[in-house]
Amino acid sequence: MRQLPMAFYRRPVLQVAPELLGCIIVRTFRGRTVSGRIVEVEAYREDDPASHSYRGATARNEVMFGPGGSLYVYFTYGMHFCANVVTGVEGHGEAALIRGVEPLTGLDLMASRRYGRKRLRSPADVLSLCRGPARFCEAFHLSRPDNGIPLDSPEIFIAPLSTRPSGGVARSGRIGIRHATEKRWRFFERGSPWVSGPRHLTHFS
DNA sequence: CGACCGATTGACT
DNA sequence: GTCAATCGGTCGG
Repeated sequence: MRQLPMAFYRRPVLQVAPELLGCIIVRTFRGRTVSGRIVEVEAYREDDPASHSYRGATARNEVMFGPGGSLYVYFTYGMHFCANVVTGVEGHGEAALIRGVEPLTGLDLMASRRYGRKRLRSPADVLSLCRGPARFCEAFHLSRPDNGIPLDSPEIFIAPLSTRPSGGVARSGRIGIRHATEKRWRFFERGSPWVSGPRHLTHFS
């Protein structure tokens, strides 16, 4: 499967983030593969009070300051992981948070990671497999060891968009932040059931 | 050090 | 709608 070239990521995050919509993210762990279509992302930038990179590089966020094309995975709320596509050139602390993915292959494996032995019980369970940044990480088995992994590795890569977002690309304010709430840096496929957040923000823009 | 709190989720009124 | 869970990053003293 064709992969996005590293040059794709090494551009400004506000350019890269919307272009990630419709792309396929493929994850292989211990020989088992899951994949899905990216439908929702948020941009974070160094001059942005809501961004982890706002106060400069630290041990935690240093991956954000590296060259675009790797994964920034962080631990939050004492129990969840979130994954970002690092963008821009070396020295710019920016990344796109993956917030929503439409599952394509490996749904059984995703379900066992998300729900354990219970697996899939209802249509609502399928909808929640990787809707939301922490749910996506759980379904794709992304956590601490995956911080900094290059996005052209066999373990994880992103392929160019399969189908263009059918409802078009919409944008809104970002979810769950306290600062810079006026910035409309959340990009999503309008109308997609795999997009997270309150419903009035899934058709907005 | 100690205190605060988060780019979230799931359970529950 | 409300709220607790749970812990490491960050900052002030």
